[in-house]
Amino acid sequence: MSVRLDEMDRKILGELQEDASQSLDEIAGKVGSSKTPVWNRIRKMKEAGVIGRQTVLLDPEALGLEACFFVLIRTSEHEAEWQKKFLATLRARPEVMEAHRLAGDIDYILKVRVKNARAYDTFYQALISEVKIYNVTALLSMEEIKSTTSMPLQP
Amino acid sequence: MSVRLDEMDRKILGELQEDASQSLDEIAGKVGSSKTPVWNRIRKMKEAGVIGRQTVLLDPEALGLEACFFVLIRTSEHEAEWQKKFLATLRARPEVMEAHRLAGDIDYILKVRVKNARAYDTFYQALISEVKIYNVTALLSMEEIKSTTSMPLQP
DNA sequence: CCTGAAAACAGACCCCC
DNA sequence: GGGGGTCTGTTTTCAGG
Repeated sequence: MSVRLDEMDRKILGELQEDASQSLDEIAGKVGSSKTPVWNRIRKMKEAGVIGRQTVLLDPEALGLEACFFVLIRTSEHEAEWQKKFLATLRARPEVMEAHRLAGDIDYILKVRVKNARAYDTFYQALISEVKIYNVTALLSMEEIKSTTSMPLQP
Repeated sequence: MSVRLDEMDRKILGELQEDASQSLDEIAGKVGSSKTPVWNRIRKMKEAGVIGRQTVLLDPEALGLEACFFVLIRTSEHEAEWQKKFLATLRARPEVMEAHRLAGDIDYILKVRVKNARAYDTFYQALISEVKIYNVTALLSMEEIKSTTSMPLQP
């Protein structure tokens, strides 16, 4: 699945990650090329699936989403049926921004964005009422030190 | 800091979060309005800081970033000087995609994207050589169940 | 506050080097 | 594979209802 990218491709990806509203001419200038080659490379990387959706980043504070929790989940259930229901629940809940299945004694980690602690509790109650969970630890974020969607582009 | 948004604003934000490459006409059609009003609302929300950067989402697998770790950190140091250095280190490292200061007995959580376990170890060694850390637990993601940049837009 | 038109601009695709 | 030009559609602005 991994694709071969050269230095120029990585520079273009860097620019797009930083600001996708730039024009082709601007990007071309910064990476030291011109419109058409940049456009062709972008098209190829879109086809190859390297470049995915284009989106805007919203400010959670401005939207009144002032609480962010990381939720560590241990479960005793490891059957396909249970897992299917659990995943469907997570995918259906917009406040779940990330969910990973883990290796080790903690089975899942979630990142949950909500208005406040009360809204988290509502989410938590809904979750445990839908699927059986053995143990839950919620870690409350006090400060977002860093948050980026930019993938590291090492050579 | 929180801004007043009506139903139309939230619909527009939803469309932009889903696909920021849509034309104004497309968005206007979907939200039941037309070009100019949609454009004015977007401009206002940008000025208010609700809408931030525009970016593209890259596929980590396609870039060869096949490992994702959540790192739980406990420290014995709580002085300003130590913290300053720690934050600077995290901000300087591109593999650190998220970093939060937490409430409770775990002090920090990081999300780290790397090529493989070996690359994580390199990062880990660099981190502990730069700042003193009391206890580190790394949680390895086996499967990204959900990952979205879309904030929940409840009324 | 919206509609509609007009001007400035950028993207998509060409052929030539 | 890169450079330049052209056509088309989109963004941005503005006059008027």
